[in-house]
Amino acid sequence: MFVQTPVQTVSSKEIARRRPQAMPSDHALIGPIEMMGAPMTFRRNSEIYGEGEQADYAYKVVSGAVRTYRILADGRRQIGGFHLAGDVFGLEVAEQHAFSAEAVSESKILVVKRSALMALAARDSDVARELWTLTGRELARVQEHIVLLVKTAQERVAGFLLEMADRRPAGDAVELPMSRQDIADYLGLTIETVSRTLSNLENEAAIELANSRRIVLRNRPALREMNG
Amino acid sequence: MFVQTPVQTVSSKEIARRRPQAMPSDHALIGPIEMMGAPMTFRRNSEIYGEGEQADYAYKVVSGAVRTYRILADGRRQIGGFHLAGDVFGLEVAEQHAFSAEAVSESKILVVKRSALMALAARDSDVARELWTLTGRELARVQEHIVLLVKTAQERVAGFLLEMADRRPAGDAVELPMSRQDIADYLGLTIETVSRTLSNLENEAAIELANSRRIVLRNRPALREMNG
DNA sequence: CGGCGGCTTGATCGGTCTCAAGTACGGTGG
DNA sequence: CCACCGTACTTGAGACCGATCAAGCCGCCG
Repeated sequence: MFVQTPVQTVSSKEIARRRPQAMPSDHALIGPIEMMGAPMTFRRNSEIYGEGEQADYAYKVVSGAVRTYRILADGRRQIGGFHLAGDVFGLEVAEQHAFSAEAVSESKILVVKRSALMALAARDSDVARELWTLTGRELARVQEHIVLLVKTAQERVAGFLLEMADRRPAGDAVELPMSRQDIADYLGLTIETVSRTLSNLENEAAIELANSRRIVLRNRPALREMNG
Repeated sequence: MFVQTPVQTVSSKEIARRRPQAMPSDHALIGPIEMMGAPMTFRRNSEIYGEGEQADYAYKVVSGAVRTYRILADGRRQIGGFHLAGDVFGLEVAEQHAFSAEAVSESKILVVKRSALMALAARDSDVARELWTLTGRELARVQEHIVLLVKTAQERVAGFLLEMADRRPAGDAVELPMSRQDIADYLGLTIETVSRTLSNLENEAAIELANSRRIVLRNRPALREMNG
């Protein structure tokens, strides 16, 4: 259950220093984060921000994947969510970040000053509504996560696979950017239970483990059935 | 684990019919919900809205307590949250309610049309920001709930007591409006485990069960320690 | 006083964790 | 190209925590 904190290569305190040049855009219809966001790259397992730090920036994933997590007193790690391309994270109502954030894989992230977003929202009701929508969608996602966490191991894993398949549509296969340990810490299980459950699902012909990070969904109705 | 759905006395479909007269206000500084909200009373265990119904209204608890919940495929009930006096609930970004809502005890609730709130928010950036803040606070609450759900039974119960004590400050005692079954379904435990854990906490002198709904916190540091 | 719902307590069962090997894979250097 | 290594993953055996099944208790209301 104990997980080592990965080596950190980019602290959020450095973001201000690195604030970059404006970013060219090729879209007519783009949100305020794309307009004002500064692209940054985070290496695998590097910290984007830490729990309790000032939430002066919001983030949008361009490519890669991010996990937000909290370390409990006994060293256990709970992952609050995975953020994939297109997702916004770190946008807080409170002054401090409630969770830490790390890149799951090498990730390109747009970084935008919260104060700039807030100022824009105060003048433009469309932006304000967009901020509210983003937070509301995140709320809905976290609520689904709660429902996942009270189920059996098989239900959790099945639900996780369906969620990932839903979020990055790629036919019947899911390419998982995260490790078994990440999945376990997201689902509130151990790495062994996740691994065993995946093996069971393969034996039941619900999935096929092409390789450890690539999973083919062979029988979605069965998975949905398990999902409860 | 199976829980009977309580008798429903007020369906959300009836709210439109019952839309009431304007509500007099005695405050100078009050939010849009207080301004426009229509007071309604819900009997214990009566439904306020159902999962999947159109989310045309938002709600604010004046007195009493509300639970939002979802029934899983096998009949298990997961409570997403308890909403106490002053809390807003049912304010959705999506078109439909993601959870159902019921009164835990007889409750006075302000009901306000979502479209009215949205229209006001579009014109008044303070209102827009208030909506965003409400949703963001709820997000933070749900995230804490996730962290609770991956802990041991004792940690969950201790965390729950501290949360309730925090939300309705009443010295060292907590007056619980909800049943053991509600607590169990909130914490992802069974009623027996909740009851046993409370008894254990009492034996360890961390709490005192004045009666089944009233719990005195005798040793908060110990509870915090357990909370992880 | 009787009955019923909500709560507590006890005994046993089972799913997940823990501890412990063993295996596959990607990268590096020869 | 292969040998080696480290990391990630899988698999197995046994322990343990919370669920389940089953009584019993308490308080409230008729």
